Amino acid sequence: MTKDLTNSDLDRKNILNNNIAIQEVYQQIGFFGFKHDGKFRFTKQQLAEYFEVDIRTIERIVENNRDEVVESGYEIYTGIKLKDFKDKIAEFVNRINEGIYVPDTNVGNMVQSFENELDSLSKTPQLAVFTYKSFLNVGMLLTGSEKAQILRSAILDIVIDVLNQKIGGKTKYINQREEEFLPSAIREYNYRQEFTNALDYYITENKFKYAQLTDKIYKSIFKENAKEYRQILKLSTKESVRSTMYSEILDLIAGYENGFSKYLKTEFERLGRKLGLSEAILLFTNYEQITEATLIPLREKARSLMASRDLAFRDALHEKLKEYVNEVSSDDYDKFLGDRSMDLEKRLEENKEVFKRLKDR
DNA sequence: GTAGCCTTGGCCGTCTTCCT
DNA sequence: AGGAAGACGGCCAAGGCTAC
Repeated sequence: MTKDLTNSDLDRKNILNNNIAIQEVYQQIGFFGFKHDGKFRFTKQQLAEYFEVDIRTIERIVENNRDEVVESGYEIYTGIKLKDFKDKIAEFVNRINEGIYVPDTNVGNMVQSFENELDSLSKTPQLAVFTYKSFLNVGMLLTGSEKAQILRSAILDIVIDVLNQKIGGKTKYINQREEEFLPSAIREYNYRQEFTNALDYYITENKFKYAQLTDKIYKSIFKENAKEYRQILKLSTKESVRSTMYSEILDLIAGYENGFSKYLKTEFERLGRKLGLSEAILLFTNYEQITEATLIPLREKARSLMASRDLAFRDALHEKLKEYVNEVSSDDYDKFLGDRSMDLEKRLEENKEVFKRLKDR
């Protein structure tokens, strides 16, 4: 079976979590509902009409995907909440009928359908209410409806467009777009120096020692060595591996580099001589074991972030981290695509003064 | 071609909630 | 307490698609 929105909850969540793309979908798809409590709200009847399916079909989608639909905003209104909702609609419809407020056609149709329901609505003790997100969610799950298919393909187009617009189609350095990247990269750079210094001082001369121990760290954190990572992200030999890494990974690498440097130093002092490369590699395995308990949670998180983001943003699958692939959080979409995100170059420009100060220290 | 599967539509009974 | 209406889920038949 080919993977598409109707059968991949991961892809659905990745789209629904992408607030930047969803904003664009609002604009382009339309279908504005009645805004209540800060969100557009729709009834089951309205969804059925939009998708041109029976109410029972909408109900079945909800029935079979309850958790997901609830997460995207589906709700049952009862009691005071429902009363409030009904009052607001009645008021809204009245204002339009009195000509105080003139809606555009989109909203006009919506009002009409609310008005049609107003009679029965006034008596009902409970009402299923969808948000815009849960409306899209239902659209992603409806396999039969032609309208839903059109909606799905429109959503996908928009999601791709937004990604292209925001990062000009270049996802290679999307990791650099979040605020945390720069401080992490700087911190890591410093620890990297300590690390290479330590390898200089405490390990006998060997031109492979840097590469081998660096790969040890990479493998420990995300199971791939630099070469494998390079292949998966399609990096040329000139491009720096670290410049493509997310801040969380860089932080963790810095932790390893710092920790192992100290550990290596202690061993050097205990022995009173430099270590050979194979000794150092054994020592690293040892270091991995004694720090394992502390590092496992961080490592698990790093793997999950890296595997999930690379699949969603870079269309790159880390085969060895397959079981760590999860949805990308809406917070992540904001971080990498939203207002807080920025080209590294631009961020450097904005932080010029800060860097000047740092440099002068 | 057709058997089998999935989705949908339609019907129904039960549950929930609130109003009179 | 009784009634009214939507929510919910079971059931079955029709239609469409797929694999053999």
